Amino acid sequence: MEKYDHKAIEPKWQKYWEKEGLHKTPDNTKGKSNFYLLVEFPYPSGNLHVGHWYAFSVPDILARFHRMNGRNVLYPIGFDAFGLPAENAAIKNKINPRTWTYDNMDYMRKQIRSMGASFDWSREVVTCDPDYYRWTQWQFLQFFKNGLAYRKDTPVNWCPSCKTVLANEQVVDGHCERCGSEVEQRNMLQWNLKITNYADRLVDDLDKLNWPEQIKDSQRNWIGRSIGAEFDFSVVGVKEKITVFTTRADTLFGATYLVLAPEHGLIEQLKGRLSNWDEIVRYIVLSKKRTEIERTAVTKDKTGVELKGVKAINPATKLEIPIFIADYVLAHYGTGAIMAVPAHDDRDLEFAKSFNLPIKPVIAQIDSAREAFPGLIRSKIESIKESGFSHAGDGILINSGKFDGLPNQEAKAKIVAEVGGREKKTYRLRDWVVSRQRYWGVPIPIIHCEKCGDVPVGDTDLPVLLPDVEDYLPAGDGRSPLAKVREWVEVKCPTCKGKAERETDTFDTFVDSSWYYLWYTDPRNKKEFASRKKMDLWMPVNLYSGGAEHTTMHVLYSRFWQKALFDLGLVKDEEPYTRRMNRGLIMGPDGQKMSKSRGNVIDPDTVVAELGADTVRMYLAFIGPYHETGTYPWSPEGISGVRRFLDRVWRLQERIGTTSTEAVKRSLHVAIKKVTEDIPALKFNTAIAAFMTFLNEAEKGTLATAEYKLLLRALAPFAPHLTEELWRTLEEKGSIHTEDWPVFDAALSESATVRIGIQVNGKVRETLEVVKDESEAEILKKALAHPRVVKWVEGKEIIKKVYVPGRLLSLVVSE
RNA sequence: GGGCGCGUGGUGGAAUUGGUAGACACGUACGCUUCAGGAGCGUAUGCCGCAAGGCAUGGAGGUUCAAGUCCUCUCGCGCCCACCA
Repeated sequence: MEKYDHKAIEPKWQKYWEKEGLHKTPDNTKGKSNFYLLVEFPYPSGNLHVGHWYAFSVPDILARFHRMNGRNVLYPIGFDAFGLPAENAAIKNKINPRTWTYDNMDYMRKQIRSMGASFDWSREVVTCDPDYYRWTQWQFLQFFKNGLAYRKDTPVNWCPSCKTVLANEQVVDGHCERCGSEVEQRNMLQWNLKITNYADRLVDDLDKLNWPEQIKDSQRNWIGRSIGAEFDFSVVGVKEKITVFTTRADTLFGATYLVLAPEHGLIEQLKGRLSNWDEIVRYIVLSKKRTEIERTAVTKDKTGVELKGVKAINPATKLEIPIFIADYVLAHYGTGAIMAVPAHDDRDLEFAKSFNLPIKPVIAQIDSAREAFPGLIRSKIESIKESGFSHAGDGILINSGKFDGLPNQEAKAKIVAEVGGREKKTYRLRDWVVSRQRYWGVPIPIIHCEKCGDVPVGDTDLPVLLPDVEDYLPAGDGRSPLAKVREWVEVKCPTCKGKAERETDTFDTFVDSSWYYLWYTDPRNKKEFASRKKMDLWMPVNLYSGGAEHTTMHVLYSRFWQKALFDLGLVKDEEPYTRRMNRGLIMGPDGQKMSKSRGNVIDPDTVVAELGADTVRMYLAFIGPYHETGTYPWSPEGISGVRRFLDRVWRLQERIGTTSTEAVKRSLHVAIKKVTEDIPALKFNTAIAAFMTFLNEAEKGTLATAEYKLLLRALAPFAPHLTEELWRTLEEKGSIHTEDWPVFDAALSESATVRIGIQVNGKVRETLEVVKDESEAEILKKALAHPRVVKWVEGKEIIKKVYVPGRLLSLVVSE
């Protein structure tokens, strides 16, 4: 017999499967149920890493399993092909971003094919292809026409020396990554999508999804819905009021000063009354220089300036309190102004300490409240305790006039009602800024006309093609390099035919990826982004596997996108993904994140050349539970163990006899049962362990061809090449991958006997092998006859016994 | 600071969801084999102990006949977010 030679086997069958079109997904699903398995498509970075293998080759097991179980499986792949790195490469290496991207994709396609994954390449999506982005533009225009897209002044990172907008990742410690200049904040008109309109539904609909709670919680926290209240603080001698937002209306009596964001509009209006105007202006200028990153970074020292000459009035206490500006208050959150309660807010406390402001506690913790209110409200305190402290600072109100003695959560609504506030919901979530001042992205299909305003490009003029340019340097006025292509920019207004200019911004790449899962259902449709019929056939996605880092970005954005399409009547489902899972992370052999600088990078191509794709696939499936977000170090010894397993499966051919021994048969059916249960539960690691257990047994006995074939079929999703080769060696005509999933024999998969643990006073003293449906009385009798049990029971009285059928018998005896 | 999660042998991980802790694999040791290889096969392998037995799931308590699993406190680690009021 020849040796297991993966180098000969793997390319051979990959070519064969391709030629036979084995992985083409038919839309005709007569009598079959559909299964849509989605994996996050890669960015064309240029080289496949182990993480890609983990992301694509392991779910392939599930795809193949469902196919063998008679389901019609959609398992597509493509490229998220627009983005900043291509543009950076263009500037750095004087290479066309398109060339860079398409070359990378060519190379990566070859690498992905080497996995032997059953992707249907005929449905490949490439987001920078005009056939795709035409519909990205079209969908955006539907949103625009329905009031979901708008332009707004938004701060961006600006490098004064490179004269360009910087992405957050290009800002290092507040300096430009490339030239080191200090980064400034600068406002630019940017396109936004109104994801905040959907905030409630994005939170509420999570309840309907069968996702891991962890992922749902992340999204809930990210959206950050909080029910708070607004209060108006009047300013002495002025008719304007300062409206603050708070989630802690219960602490209103403890508000000892107000803080406005430096950008707050009222400041300018108060100019005439302020005695320290110069100081204020200096502070405003200073804080504008600080980037959002700096302002939102951990800084112990709170800075700010008092608005001298004006005072506000706390509507609850009617006392005059000072007003400050400070950059720890953000203009775009809430109302851009806060009431500061130093006694019950850490940030306010810091600030109050540095400015020597009064700190007035208005909530007493439960225990001190007991002393403050002896007897009277004891029952109330108990009821709070029972209902549980939902928040760390919960307690009983003090120093709060007639609200004294109320539990703080209860006091919220009462104070809002009686002091004259307004209940208000707010969200941490902000609208989604979708424009980028970049070349390598989807052109935003809007034309700016002096007369008509922002005019959408007509449907028949889509796609707005991204023009080829030679000079990728930014325009210098903050606009993308597109602004320099005058013949492209200057157009006639579609409405009035007058002089107009194209929008030169391009879309954030998250826009491209917000609907790619729909394209897969009906790729290359020239008339619509996807036909309703085909979308309805496949959507919603049955399982979406991806990385945890996309939980609050891509996954949330695409949920929003789907809902927006739903509201426009364009799709049937309100949610795109029935089930979402986050996989873990493959680390270097040293347990650290793989990185070139650490020198712990595993190159999958090298390992595949050495051990084969089947080994790599199976090792990654074996390394740990796939649906949990742990970190798994790559172990060179560990993977050779998996290779050894496949070698043994190969050599098992030699042992094939005319009959299978009973024990071998049984252990095979036990294994198949286990694997059948584990694959849909994504527990590939224990499924593989079951195969190994079987193999250990099989090598002790003999195996007939029939059983060997059963093994190969069950193993086919894990090691598609090896099993195909062995299958054909057995003179089978068709591909093993068109075979049915093996059905285990229930009678064989279950043992006739069970081992029962005998516990005495909680400790296992003996185990008994008994027939499966042995009676409790018989087991007790046998147990009491065993010397090891007798030793612990002798001369004592059995006070209690608990029998768990098939598991154990627990005896409690007197001392 | 906030949120989420995780701590099980020398290592990666199992554990029917409250029921015999450590499956399977790696590593290690000893042995056997030999077209001497980065090969194959066998046996052993949680810790202490000659044994009987005892101790073990980060630590301390608790509930229970029974706890890795549930509760309380505590220590350590990881990830995400972060001046969000």
